[in-house]
Amino acid sequence: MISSAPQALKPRKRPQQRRASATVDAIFEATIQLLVKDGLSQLTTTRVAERAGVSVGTMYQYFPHKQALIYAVNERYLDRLAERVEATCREWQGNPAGDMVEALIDTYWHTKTEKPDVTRALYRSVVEMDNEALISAFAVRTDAAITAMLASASDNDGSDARSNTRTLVTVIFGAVRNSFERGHSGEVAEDLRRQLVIMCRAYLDRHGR
Amino acid sequence: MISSAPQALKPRKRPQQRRASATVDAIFEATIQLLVKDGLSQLTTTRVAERAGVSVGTMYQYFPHKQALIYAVNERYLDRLAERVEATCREWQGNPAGDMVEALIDTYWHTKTEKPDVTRALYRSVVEMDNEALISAFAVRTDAAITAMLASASDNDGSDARSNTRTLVTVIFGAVRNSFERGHSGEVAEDLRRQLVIMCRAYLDRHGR
DNA sequence: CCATGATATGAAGAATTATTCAGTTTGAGG
DNA sequence: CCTCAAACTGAATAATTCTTCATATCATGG
Repeated sequence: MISSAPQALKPRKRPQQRRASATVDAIFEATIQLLVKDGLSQLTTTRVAERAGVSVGTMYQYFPHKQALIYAVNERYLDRLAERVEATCREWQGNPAGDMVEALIDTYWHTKTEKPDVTRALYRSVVEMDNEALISAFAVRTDAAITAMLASASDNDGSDARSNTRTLVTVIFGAVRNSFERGHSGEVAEDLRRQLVIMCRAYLDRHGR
Repeated sequence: MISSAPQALKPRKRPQQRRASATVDAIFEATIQLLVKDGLSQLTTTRVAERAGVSVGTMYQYFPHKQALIYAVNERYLDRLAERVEATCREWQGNPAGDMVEALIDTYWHTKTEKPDVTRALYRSVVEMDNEALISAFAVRTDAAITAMLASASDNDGSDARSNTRTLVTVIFGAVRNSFERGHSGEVAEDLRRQLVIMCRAYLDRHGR
């Protein structure tokens, strides 16, 4: 997935030599660390450069401004998330819908809770930077993957596919995120995950469709 | 519900005379308008004062800093939301759980979509200001109200009340918010609302509990 | 109608921070 | 080893914005 950021947010140039690649990586890493530690409002270009071990000028060679830097960091992050969801969807093609849903919940749950502070910090920065377009792009990709997966379900009866898929997607992504933001963990989180699976299965198995 | 903000975010003083009340109201209103129009990053104390028709100094008589102002605006807003959820919960005491859930979904859906831009703008400002404690407080209040309501359900079989309630709350609030953020509206939103009700009812009616 | 505390004013001060650019260093290919 | 473009440097600039405070006006109860 190639960066197709809006003109104003595009990187200035891509690194060509090896040391330049290392520089850009260091800048990304420093940015994430600072977002986690102090949040966007405390993140200054000088501090990013400092922590990355380069000078401000260097940062400005690759990113025309702070906004573009944050955008790039989040684009890379969400890209990787989307890839994982797509992989799960490919993997479960042709299985019963209930199992698909369970796998999807597990995958998404994992991506959120693996590095909770990074998840939180980056999400927050997206909101602050008004970059929700990145989240939409993520949703478009995952929606497509999930729709394709569910269409291939061995027990697919073909009725109301659009509505059912939309409902499942909205509920699963919404509930997992909400659970995450409520700080559920351990026993509680595990129970909720199970209950969510039960609920989705009950929805799929309902009679009065 | 009296303001019990952390020391650092408390208003400097409450208005005593009538004209002071009007001033504070104007400041609140101006703040919300600016948040909706330009977002927090463009909101300066000068602009708030300007739009409220007072001078900066006046604003600083009531709020020690910008942070406290935003905090107060959101506190007032979430307070009102919580009251509406609590009202619904009181109203449906003793009914069947399925109907309660439906009523809850309707109420929450309404509060979100009534003034979508205000909802979005204020939520965003909470995130940017790192005031998630306000959202927790909101959750604590609504959780308590919903727990009490469900405990009174005419068809309550008493099993796993804690887990069931937590699941329903997390799913409903999460899904409604996610639907809202995805920009669902019209037909699509209405269908999703119905499906969400169906899903929750299916969960409540499931056999293998 | 007067005294006093409440309320309002807004120019000035202090601090922070994004961004540039003229100049230096590095590395890869010939 | 030489050349040239790529990469890097960081002090200086320019702009923005929060917050204060000395001063002025208002409203209310005695």
